Amino acid sequence: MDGVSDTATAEPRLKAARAGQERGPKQDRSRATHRRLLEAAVACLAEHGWAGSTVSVVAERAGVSRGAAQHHFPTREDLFTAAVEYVAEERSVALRALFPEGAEGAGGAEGAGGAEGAGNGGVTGRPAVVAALVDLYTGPLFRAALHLWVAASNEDQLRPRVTELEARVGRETHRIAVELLGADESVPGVRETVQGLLDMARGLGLANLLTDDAGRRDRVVAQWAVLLDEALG
Amino acid sequence: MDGVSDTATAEPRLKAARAGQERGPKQDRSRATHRRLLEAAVACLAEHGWAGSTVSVVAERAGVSRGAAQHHFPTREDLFTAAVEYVAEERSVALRALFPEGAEGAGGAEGAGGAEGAGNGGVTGRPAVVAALVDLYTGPLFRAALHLWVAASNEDQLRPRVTELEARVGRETHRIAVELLGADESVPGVRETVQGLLDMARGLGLANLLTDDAGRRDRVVAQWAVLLDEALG
DNA sequence: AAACAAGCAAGCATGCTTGCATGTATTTAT
DNA sequence: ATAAATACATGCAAGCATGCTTGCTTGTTT
Repeated sequence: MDGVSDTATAEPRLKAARAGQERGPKQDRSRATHRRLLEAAVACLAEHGWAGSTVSVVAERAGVSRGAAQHHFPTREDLFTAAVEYVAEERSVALRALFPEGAEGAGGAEGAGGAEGAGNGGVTGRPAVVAALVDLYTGPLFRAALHLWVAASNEDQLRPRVTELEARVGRETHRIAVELLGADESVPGVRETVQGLLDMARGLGLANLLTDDAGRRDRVVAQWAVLLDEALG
Repeated sequence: MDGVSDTATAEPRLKAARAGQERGPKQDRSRATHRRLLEAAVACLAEHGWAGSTVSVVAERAGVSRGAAQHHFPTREDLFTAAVEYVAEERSVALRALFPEGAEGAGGAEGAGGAEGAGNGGVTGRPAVVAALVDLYTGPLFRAALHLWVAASNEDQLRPRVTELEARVGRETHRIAVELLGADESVPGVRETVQGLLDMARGLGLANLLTDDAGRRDRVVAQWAVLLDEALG
């Protein structure tokens, strides 16, 4: 199937054998199935919503049997809490993809400098940055996350995890947005301005859930890019 | 065991009395049950989400039996599509409650029982208007609407109705927002500015779903009220 | 006052989802 | 190569939600 793409530190619950077996599935097929189940879970979440994403549906989409899914994730909660982490990781990847170069590196990049590093290769100019940020909230990943949020708001098992996810990804998004926009957060109001922009992006993504009015979205984005330009100087 | 049920009159009588306390034992009882089911449906939607809002739960909350619910709404779809209309009506009422009763606009419609409005008869000043608009997206009504949207995005039966609802309420919200803000839509960009503001409000309401960070919300609202003031002149 | 219709409550049948148990195949270790 | 363990597939029972049918209470009509 796919190559060895060791991204997730798998935590399958298998007990160490007596003869010094290292933890983790040694078989590539297992990892592939694991990953495929996660991807299928996210895709189903975006397409069929929470209630419609039964383990049977997810397993079928993943191309495996329901028993296989159960083998990897004993309960439904386990499957989707794992999917939560997967979504967070994917969104972070998509986020960092906005960086053509510059400060990157997995996990690190805590540079809170602020007013430097605006002009980059891929995304240049405030309007383009705003458009790129909004685009983050129009794809299937945000769709899945949205379904996850709504479901988590009423599922006690999911809520803490999804809340933590949202906080983490939200912080990262804000940080990257500040950098890309070249905003100086030491100036009063700038932080709230960027936050409001991201909230608007969220709102646009929410509106996009039912009717994909790209025209309206583009106009709003263009106008707010102007307002942002004036606000940030 | 008990063969024929000859002494099963006490319990129904009690329930009937409770139902009768609403209004006079007339044909109005049917309407009362009808309305109570709708309110219960909306409340359950906000509290338990779509999947958690079974007809049993809704009926129990409404204080009627599941059979009664079925009598009024033969199918679950009927119940919640009716709830859709109810939500739209309630949101419109909450919207019109923002009018200080002096501005133009079609229809007076004084509040016949203010829902969860901000409780200010007259909203004066741009910051107050923005805050009032955002407050529209933090209450249980928006919560119910949000669950409805997400559910409708994957339910073929609901989607057209909820889409129509959103369009209608969205237009009304926009119109009222323009009036309250004293914005001149003939000026290019003003329309998109207001739309972006409402999208931001939606985004804030969405974020409010998981974590009710009123402080952050207030700060964002305050900042963007300033920006809006500058943009609208 | 009696008959009729409507609102309402309870029971039953069906379909679906979850979780567990059993069986089979592929892989790893001795 | 044999044996053990893991990965996977299939079958089964329990729980729940929906929809339908039946029976009882309440209100209207003649």
